[in-house]
Amino acid sequence: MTDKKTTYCKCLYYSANALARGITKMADEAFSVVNLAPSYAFIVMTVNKQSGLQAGELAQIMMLKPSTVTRLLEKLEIQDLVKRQTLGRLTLIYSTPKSLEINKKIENAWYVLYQNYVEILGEKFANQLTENVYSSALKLEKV
Amino acid sequence: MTDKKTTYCKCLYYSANALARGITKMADEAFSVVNLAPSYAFIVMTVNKQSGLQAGELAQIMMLKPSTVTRLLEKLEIQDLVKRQTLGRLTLIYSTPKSLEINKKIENAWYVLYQNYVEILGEKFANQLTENVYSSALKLEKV
DNA sequence: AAAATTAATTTGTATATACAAATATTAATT
DNA sequence: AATTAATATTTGTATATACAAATTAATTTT
Repeated sequence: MTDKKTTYCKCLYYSANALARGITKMADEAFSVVNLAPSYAFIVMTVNKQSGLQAGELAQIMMLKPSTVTRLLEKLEIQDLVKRQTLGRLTLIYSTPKSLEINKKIENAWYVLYQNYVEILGEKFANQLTENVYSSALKLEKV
Repeated sequence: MTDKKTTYCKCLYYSANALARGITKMADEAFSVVNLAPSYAFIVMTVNKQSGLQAGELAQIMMLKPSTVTRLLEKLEIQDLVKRQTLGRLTLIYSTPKSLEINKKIENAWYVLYQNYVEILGEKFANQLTENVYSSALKLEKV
């Protein structure tokens, strides 16, 4: 209501961050069954599917900065959920027995997350929203 | 593209966070003219408009946790951009001469931010997106 | 009126992310 | 071949945000 609220909700900075916090909270819960924050779980899943990919590729796929990915990988390696191999100036990331072992659980948690927000937003709306949000993120990234 | 990317972009957690990072970067730049990160600038604007509001109200308006707002206010007070007054168990937030002085600049920066993303996303699409994102954030918050 | 509950805010602590600078490696020019 | 430039990754450092626990104050119940 009131003027202020109108003002806020008309700003994409504000709205996008609010949505990100909300869905992150949901994702945190969904992935808590594997004791991983969502970004970590996503890395594990990706590496399980594409063992041997470059750190930089991972950063690109996830739209994160390389330095951020380094930080995430450090912690995953400590937990034995990825293995890093330095090859010249590249770093290649490999799955591990442990990461493969929990893969099913992660994929399941991911699906649960999807179900959860679909239940709140409606499937059609949620899918459309995700697509629009994604394409916008891509466009902003290219600036 | 490929399988992995498809997978990622179909997840609202991933997309929403990517968008939030992108627009935050843009907002950082827009508000750099007043040397404030966007959230701080928003607080200043809000308090300028509604001097004397409660800390908790601010948290609600901004969809942030009270503890987060406390932290932001601490730093703004150091810069003399808000004044806090403890009244019983409430904390009321007031504008300051300095905050009023830069208000125009902040509002201008905000408008510049809007122009910038509208240029990339298109005005109609941007507005629709913002609205959808906002209403979804509200729905997720209520869970 | 005293005790117990509820409410508002603040601290202590943790974390994901980014930027800028540093490092190391490969490629391109001279 | 030697220097320069470009590329990939990692460190040092900073920050916004949140959670859980602590504090303080107001309300309700006994």
